[in-house]
Amino acid sequence: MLDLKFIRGNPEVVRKAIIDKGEKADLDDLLSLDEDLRKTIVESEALKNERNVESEKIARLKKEGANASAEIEQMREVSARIKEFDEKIGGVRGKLDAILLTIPNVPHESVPVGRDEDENVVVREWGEPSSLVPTPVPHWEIGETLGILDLKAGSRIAGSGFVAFTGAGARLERALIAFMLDLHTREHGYTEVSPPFVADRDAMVGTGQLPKLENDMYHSPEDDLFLIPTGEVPLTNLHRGEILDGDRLPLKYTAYTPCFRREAGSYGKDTRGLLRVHQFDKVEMVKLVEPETSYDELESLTANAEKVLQLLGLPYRVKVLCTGDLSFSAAKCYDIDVWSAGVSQWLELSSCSNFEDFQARRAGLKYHPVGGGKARFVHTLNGSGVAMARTVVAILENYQTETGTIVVPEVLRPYMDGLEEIT
RNA sequence: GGAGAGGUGACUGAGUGGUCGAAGGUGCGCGACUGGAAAUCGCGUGUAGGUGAUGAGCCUACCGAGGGUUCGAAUCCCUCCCUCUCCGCCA
Repeated sequence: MLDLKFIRGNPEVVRKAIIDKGEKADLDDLLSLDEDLRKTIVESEALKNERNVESEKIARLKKEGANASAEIEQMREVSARIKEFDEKIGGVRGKLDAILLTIPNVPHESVPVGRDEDENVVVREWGEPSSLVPTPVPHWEIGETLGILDLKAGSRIAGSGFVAFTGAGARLERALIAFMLDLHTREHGYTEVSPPFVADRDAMVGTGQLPKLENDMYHSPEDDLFLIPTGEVPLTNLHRGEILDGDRLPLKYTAYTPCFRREAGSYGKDTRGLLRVHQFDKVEMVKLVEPETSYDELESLTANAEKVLQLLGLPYRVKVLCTGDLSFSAAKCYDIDVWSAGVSQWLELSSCSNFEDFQARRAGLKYHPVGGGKARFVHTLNGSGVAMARTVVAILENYQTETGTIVVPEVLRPYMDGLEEIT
């Protein structure tokens, strides 16, 4: 959520952001509601002031044993009017807040303006798109052949879009999780967290999934809880509503979580095998930092995610997203695509974003600057470090051998009892 | 799930209808004292909104959240949430 004062002072900046991001938001309604609200507040507060002053007078009169019934009668009326004003204020504020939640974050000045994903800009590439064999088969074929991926069983249990890993496949999944967590905690200075995999409505609003993505999440109506679509939700909400001591910053958290996505409306696109599934594992990284450092922290966050792919020997490219492809809450975002030889595609498997104070304002994340001063909002960042399912795709497709086996990337072997090849 | 206790500012802890945004203490900041420090003393120290010049000042709101009663609520009533203790159930 943006600062209302900022919107009031910079309506054209916000209007441009809404257009550039391809969002819809009633900015003009918001501004007129804001004006209406402030006018009403002034009237209401004047009456409240009167009530407070008179109440003191009544208290004094009563203490002296005098009769105050005339004043009380008068205040009865004032209170009734205050109630009317407050009801109006509540109504206007409700509408205003609803619109405010639909106003997207303003893209950073370094973000290219563009309509959609075709206008994202590749900023660097690493490794050569390659494979051990000339024409590797897609992961769903070799996965089933080797008996490590059971798509049928997954859909038998929970419907299409759910998968089961078996044997060495499950072991590979677990190895990847452990490898990534170890890397981020040992080498990159993150604190490991094992959070809840469900979150409540406030948490979802805090990170910006709500109100926009309600239909994309699994929801338990009895408890009004959502299955998390990303580890970003619990990690960013760890300190919701707190004012942190400045000397604790930057806070860097990493967590393994499954991610649940209904993927409503995305039928038919990249749906085979593991490319788009309703549940996948991910290791997430989240940072809470001082505003001045957040763009440097974005670079190092992205580098932390890239390191995973470098160590796995998977070729990738890093794109800076254009305004039209940038998510609602983000000010700037790098996507990392891995090359997968079997499907001959770049697969998005990490997004590293700086939200500036957009999430922090929603979630009430502040800090006391070291050396005093007013509490300020932190900047929040998050990045996948990285998404498991598509990493598995890339490993199965890029590491195929002539004999139909899969070479296990060296860094994973210690996590798989030294296994060098999946046969 | 049942019974009970409780949720007050960075922390601790008073406060059961009126001058309480909230005593006292701790912590923190500034100053005095000191060669320096400790101790001591003095002053200050929440958040948000409105109004004003993004100043001073003034006003309003906030004592878990939301409603209600009342001229007036941290204080009374209702609903919900959370924490603790005991019982039950269960991985």
